[in-house]
Amino acid sequence: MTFLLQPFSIGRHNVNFNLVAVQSLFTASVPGTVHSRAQMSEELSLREVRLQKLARMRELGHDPYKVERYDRSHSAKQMLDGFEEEKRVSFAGRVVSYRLMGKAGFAHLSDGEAKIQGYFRKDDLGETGWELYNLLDLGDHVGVEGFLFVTKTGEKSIHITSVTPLSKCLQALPMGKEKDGHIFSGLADVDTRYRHRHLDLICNPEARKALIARMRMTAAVRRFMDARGYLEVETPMLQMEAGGAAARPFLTHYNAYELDVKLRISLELYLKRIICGDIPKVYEIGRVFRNEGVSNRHSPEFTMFEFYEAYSNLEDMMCLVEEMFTHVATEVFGTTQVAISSDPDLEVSEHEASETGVVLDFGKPWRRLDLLTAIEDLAGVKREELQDLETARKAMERVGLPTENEHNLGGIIEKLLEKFVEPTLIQPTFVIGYPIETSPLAKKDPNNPRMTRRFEGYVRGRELCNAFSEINDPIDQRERFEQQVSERAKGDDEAHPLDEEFLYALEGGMPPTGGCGIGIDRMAMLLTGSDHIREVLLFPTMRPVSGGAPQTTDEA
RNA sequence: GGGCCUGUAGCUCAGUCGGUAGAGCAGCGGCCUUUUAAGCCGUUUGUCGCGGGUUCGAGUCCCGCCGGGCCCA
Repeated sequence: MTFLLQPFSIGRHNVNFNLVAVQSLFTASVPGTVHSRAQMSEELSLREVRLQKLARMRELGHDPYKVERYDRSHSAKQMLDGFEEEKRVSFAGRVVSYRLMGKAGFAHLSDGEAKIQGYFRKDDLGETGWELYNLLDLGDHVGVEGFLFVTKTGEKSIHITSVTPLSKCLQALPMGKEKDGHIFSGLADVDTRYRHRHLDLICNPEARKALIARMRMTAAVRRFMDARGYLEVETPMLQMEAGGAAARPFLTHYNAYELDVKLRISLELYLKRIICGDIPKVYEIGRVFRNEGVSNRHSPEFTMFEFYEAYSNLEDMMCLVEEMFTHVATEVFGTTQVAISSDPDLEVSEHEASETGVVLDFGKPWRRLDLLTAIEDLAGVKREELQDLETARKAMERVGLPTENEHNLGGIIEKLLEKFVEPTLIQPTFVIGYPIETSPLAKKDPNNPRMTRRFEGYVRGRELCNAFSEINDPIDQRERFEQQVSERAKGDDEAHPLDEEFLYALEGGMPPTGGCGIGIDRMAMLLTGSDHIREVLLFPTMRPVSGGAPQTTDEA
């Protein structure tokens, strides 16, 4: 058992010994400073004390690790909601509080969803049961039998008659104490919370709530799509050329074919090839990978949700998005109203603001806004000025934006959108009509060939979805790709590559199709009120702790 | 890449003008048969992120590095 020996001689001294022990299960060695002898003996003692308690449990014939199952008659929530005095119950949970008082004592047991108090009395447990209760520590799992009663302070509790240890906790979990909903101490360090998420799930109800809500949200999206006759599909993650979006891919190697491949950056092209195969409604929810920066709203691996429907256009996609948000918000949160905290970057109009912040309403149709009209209204730049590069650059200068990096009209239009329009888009809004240069997969607008039949959905000033009437003219699509290839030749490494397989499928004949992509993580952030994407990812990728060497970033 | 903040006990944090490190919780021992941040008595715990410098003396001041957070490009 090297596991027992390793942890004491390695690890960063400012990391909880127990956390180091967890890491050492997965890492052969963690470079770091050596613990002093005093530190080692101290750290050993807590673990040793608990190991001794474990040994004593075994002596009493109650080896917690030997137990394979435990029958429960109720969950904690069921007992509290349907409380019936004197009712006999069995229950299992983690010890989250412990108060021993002479020959009786209390402990709260949590099954994750809720916790209920147990009352342990020597007279009712017998010598062995009483000793087992005395051997419990915060963090242990225990099965109990007893009957429901109310203490004299009025708390619904279980009067315990039988104790069965189910697991021993060998670490000091950073469990907070709680009174009147206020938690004292606990686990606050965000780095530790993300690296050792199980501790966060145990200790922080709010974090737990947001993460569970996110998973339930994804399930609700699936049910919504399935109910509408969409087929969920799975498409390749490893691709020759990563297409469907403007982003830098991760690179990896396919040994069997001795092939350098890329991780997908979107789902789009494969899903449309399925539409070309006459499956008229498809969706995929899956991880995509963009080898770019990390920020509070960007994770290099994130979950994309895309759906495509034959014989439909972008208006149909808008209706579907509206219905979906109504459905998901209602199913997961029980309401279409989402309260968000105020954000100084947003231009919240007075009628939208309340004392508590802003309430977003997903029960109503989203606002529809023409992109060029919005820019005229909010940036004061006329659409005529945005018809050629020179006048557009002058207009951009006039409104105080730098122009040196702008080489096409599309980029300028999107900059104006970002700067003047986005911050005003608090309530759910569709911005419609995007420039052709930045929309290589969207149909041209028949009324304005420099613009496309594309919309983006915005909520709280942030882009949430992106949709268009898909190009099904293979000649047009080839020209758009060729335009992108020439952008790439000019140095834009995010320009879209030309995908012959995709064009071949289009030439086979794709029906008119509406398609839409939604960032599931951003949707989760929005609906759970999380300010950081890591709050809705169970295991966000973190820089390795042991890495002393400087990390290479994508900029370097 | 730039700016601001930050790293002290297992956890949450304090540490003044530079004088040899503290509280609460957790842990350990004792008392306590309806407590609930249980209480009371006793008690253990630290390379103050790492390295260098100034100083008689550095958790504190200076420089560099590492990690984290927020904002900006």
